[in-house]
Amino acid sequence: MPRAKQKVTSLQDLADLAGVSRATASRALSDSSLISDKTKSKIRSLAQQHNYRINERARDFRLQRSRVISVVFMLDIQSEQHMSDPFFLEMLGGIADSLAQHDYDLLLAHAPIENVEHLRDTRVFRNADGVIFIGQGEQHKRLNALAAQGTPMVIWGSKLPDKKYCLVGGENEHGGYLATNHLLKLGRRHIALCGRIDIPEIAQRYRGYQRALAEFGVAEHRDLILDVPFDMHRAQAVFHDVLARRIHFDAAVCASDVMALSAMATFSEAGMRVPEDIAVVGYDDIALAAYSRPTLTSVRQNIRWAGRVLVESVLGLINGEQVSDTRLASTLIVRQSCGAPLAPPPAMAL
Amino acid sequence: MPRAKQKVTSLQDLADLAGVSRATASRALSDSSLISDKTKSKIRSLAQQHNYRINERARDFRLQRSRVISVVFMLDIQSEQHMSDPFFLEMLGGIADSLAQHDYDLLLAHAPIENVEHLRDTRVFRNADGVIFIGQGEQHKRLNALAAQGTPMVIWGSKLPDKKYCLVGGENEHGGYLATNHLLKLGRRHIALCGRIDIPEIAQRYRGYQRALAEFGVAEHRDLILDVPFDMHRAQAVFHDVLARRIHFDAAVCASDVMALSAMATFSEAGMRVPEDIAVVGYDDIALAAYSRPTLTSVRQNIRWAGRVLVESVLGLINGEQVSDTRLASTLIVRQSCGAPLAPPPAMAL
DNA sequence: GCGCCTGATTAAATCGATTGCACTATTGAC
DNA sequence: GTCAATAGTGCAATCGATTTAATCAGGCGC
Repeated sequence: MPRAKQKVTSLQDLADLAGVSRATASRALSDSSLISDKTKSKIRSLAQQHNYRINERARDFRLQRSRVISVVFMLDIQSEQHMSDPFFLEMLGGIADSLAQHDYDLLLAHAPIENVEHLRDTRVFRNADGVIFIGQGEQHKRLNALAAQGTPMVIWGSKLPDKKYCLVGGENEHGGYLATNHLLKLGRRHIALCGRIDIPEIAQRYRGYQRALAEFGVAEHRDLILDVPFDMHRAQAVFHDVLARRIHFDAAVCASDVMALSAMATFSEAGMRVPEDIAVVGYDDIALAAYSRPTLTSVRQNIRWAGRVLVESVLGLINGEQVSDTRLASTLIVRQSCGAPLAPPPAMAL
Repeated sequence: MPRAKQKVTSLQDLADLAGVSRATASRALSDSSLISDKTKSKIRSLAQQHNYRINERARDFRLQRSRVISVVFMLDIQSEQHMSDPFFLEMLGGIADSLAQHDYDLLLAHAPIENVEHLRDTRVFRNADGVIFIGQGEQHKRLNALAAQGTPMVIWGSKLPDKKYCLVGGENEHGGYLATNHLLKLGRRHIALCGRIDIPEIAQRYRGYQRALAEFGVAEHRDLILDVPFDMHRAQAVFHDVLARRIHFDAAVCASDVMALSAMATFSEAGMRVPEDIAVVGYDDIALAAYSRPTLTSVRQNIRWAGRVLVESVLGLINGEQVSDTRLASTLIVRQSCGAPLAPPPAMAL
């Protein structure tokens, strides 16, 4: 160690130190077969000694890539689903884990979006190798236009006519069927469907709902298709209103667990018993669902797995593979079947 | 439009089109005073016509910045708090909103971390202009070492001796006091404190807890300091165990709302009435807290505001400002005071 | 006509890497 | 001894911008 160590920041510094050219240093570090073993090990050990790490930004810039995937949460004004829904966190966690495994980073965009096409000129697109959208919102056509640009992108949502983008989604029709069938089997005949059926995914669940009703020979009542937003507080207002209008129903299929919890709270506050008077089924099976009292029955989507599939799809597109759409199974989680012998509700235990 | 438009991707293309040099084009777009108005407007309109947008990655690379802030969730093994806690989402949302306003992007890192110092050589640090840590975990010293490196970083946590980093945190001592005082005023005298007091923030709340007890002349019982992890399922196991050991208590101060919900579920399942037999107070006031039955009393931290403060602090550091620590007020949210005249619990309403 | 000043523009270096191609030894075949 | 093949390195262009310092043109005074 003859000379004082001074900061080795660039490949050039390292090359000078080793007495070779920048090109050789670069190749040595990337283990190119063009470089002799002797040179490689010399350069490598020098790098180690001087605590040199390659500048990934410079490399990525040169290679015209970023190793970043953007995740866009489609919180549009219509659907009013908020980031605070645990569903999103679970999804985000799944995506983040999976990206980390592939040595990619995650850029988060969650601003409410009126026009996704504007994203094209933001860092969300320019600075990422690919984009994952959570939800289609009302932007189907614009998503098509974006996809036509060629940036690898994958969307969590449901299949729509003329779709030109790569899609991953849950089996919403089946999920809607499961929830409704469950309630029918428990003897319920006046089952409300709560959600926005103009959202594609909910529309599909609606079809499952209809199918289940048909199987039991139960007629559908338009009054029972309730236009409930995802947002908890607004949902509660709608539920209040529904009760005030004295619409008769003995069960509710909700579009999310948060919505279901909101429904349960509203109903029981109004003096109705859950599930005796009104049985409620949620969707997503978020972790908290198991801790509500009474515990919530829910249709589970394996959200973390969904995150993984989304990531693998978008990375596949980046690598130029042919990636096909994926549908993930839904299963019904019955934590406490309504109508079955229950532990008595807490306050009755006296 | 004499010639067919062909893709204008770089500044060079634009300059060629305008018959000027790259330098002039660059300056024209950045509105430099060195360029004549005539030239400026010519170049600008050409850019518009050809739909040219500057390549931000190249610019950021040249300027040695990234306009990205990394957010690191310190989920270490000790504390077992999971991403799925809505607290995190709310915090993340606050940070993301605020960053968007300042035209910064958010890079998410959430892997469990045994040694934060390793982050120094990852894109989390190398690719960001600044870093926000959520929680200190057990890594106080290592955070100090990281901060010494000079990268702007701000941490959400609590004040520790020898702290060398910039800190934003809640008033934990006061929060712990509020929760305990509330229960004492309701006549409770056997108040459990649930959490990990080796986590700095919880330790501070513990001090508030002690102060409140002292004010009421109530002796502290070591048995009532319960070592409960943040993770819902493990928390439930601990609560079960506590009940099995027949430890007597009539109230619980919990370290998070999720923990409180888990406690409520466990207690009522065991046949105890909440809040009559055991009153529970949570922490954070997450949105769902209002929808549990009975509704949860909670100490609110204004998490979204905290996110904003974190962002403004780190941006301040980036701009070379002197940034001081910040403490955010806690307030107690009593949605349904325990012991006060209650709407009768749902199932009793018959 | 010369020199000087000013305002507008450009040439070239720079950020930190990768990589195609050219170049130099060394070796082996004949 | 000559030539070809091969292994190992280096030169220089490139990614797309910013910015310092140099250049150029025009106007003005004398």
